[in-house]
Amino acid sequence: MQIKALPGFRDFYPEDFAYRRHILEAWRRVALRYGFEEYDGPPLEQVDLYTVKSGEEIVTQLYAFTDKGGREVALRPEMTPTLARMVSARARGLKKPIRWFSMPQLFRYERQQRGRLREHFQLNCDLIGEAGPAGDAEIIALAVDIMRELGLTSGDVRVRLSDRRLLNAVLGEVGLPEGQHGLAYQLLDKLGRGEYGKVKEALEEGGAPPDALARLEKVREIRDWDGLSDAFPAAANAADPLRQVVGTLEAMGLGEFVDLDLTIVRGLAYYTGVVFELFDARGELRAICGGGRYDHLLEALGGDALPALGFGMGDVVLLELLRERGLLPQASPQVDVFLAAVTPEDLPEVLGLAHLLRDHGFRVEYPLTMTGVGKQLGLANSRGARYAVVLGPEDRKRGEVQLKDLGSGEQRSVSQAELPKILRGMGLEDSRAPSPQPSQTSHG
RNA sequence: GUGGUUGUAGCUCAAUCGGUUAGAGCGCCGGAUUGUGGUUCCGGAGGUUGCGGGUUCGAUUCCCGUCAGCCACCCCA
Repeated sequence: MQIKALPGFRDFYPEDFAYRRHILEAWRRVALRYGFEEYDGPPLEQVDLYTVKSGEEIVTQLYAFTDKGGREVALRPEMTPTLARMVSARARGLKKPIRWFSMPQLFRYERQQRGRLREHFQLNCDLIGEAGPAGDAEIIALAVDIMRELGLTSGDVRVRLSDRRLLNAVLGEVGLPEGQHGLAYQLLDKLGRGEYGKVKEALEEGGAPPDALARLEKVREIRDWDGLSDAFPAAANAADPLRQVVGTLEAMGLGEFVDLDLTIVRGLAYYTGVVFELFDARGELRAICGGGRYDHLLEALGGDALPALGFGMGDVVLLELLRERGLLPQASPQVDVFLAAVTPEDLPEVLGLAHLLRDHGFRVEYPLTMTGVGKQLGLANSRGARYAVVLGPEDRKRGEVQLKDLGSGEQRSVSQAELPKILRGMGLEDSRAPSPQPSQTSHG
């Protein structure tokens, strides 16, 4: 019986890893572009970190166990508690607003489905210490720009935007007491779905006015500010922050991505303001990204009271969407130059030349076992090499090599000494790390 | 955790009503080709039909269990 990867866990074969890297590098590029700094924490934490505030539900889906020291521990299911702890520990000393991002691998023990595994990579971007709507717009713009970075347009991806403050005003306007807001959120989330009836019954049994629920259903049809004012004239006043967020996004030129959608609830209980999700425009896949404002969470976790907001974006659904839209990168050549030896006597020189080229930062391969030149060129071809260098007795006599462009088939004889310079001139990149720069101390 | 559905080669699929040695394409390996790759041609390897049990003279096919994938719940990183 062959042992396979655990259910919900992925093997990343080279082609899969290339896709993963494509996504994670796009995440990092855009986050850095927004001035965010990267951080990380431990993948294993005390269970208490998650049981205190993250809601009871998450605890039932933890990868948790007792370690050899008798500690109750869990693989991290989300990053926010770790972030809150790290920020709290240094909150007084950090310049606000704090812009931090992380790309942790997260774990949840639940039955897997398409787009939902037991492990995934998730970009977390958080903006801490900024209470105004400009911060909300900044964080949403970051999420949208990642979509654009990956080649997705407003025809592929939509932002659905809502605001807890506005929703609370709506619930108040229709006459639902605060004690029933939790169920009402569930109702909104289920609008138009099969389980709607169950939640509705629960609300009615709790004494919710039937006409209030009927009125609440209109939330589903609201798509713009006029629609909001018509349906809920009193609550519309609470829409100011959200209007400012949308206005800011429009000023950035990202307005075409954004839809007002008050049925966006988000499961996490700690959201206090703007909440949003990113979906594929056809609505076939699960949410790509979800986030919002959580102004009281840091204080609730025992830290300073700091306004905060952020989002999480997983790699799994994003990968599916990119695959469907044909936006995944073609496998790029893995080597620049493949060296071929004509006879075994040429091998020492091939090895020396290979090493020289590698020292220059070229990606170089040569055959590990001696075969015919045809076979070696076949290998060069299958390795995606751009150039082949053929070295035989005749070439050695003249101190030259045959340089062959494997794309065009053109071949010429060039001197060994000038090979690095010639290759550089043909546009091959230097894979070496840039030479060290004096460290910048601009923060001081 | 609950319910439904599907499992045949690395991948995509075929195999008549339950009937001989489970096939094809792609991919992989070798050869045609001992100083020149891709294309082409020839050949080869690769299967306990997910696994276990049952019915039957005989099971890829029918039944049960189990594991895994998918879908819907639950819930939503």
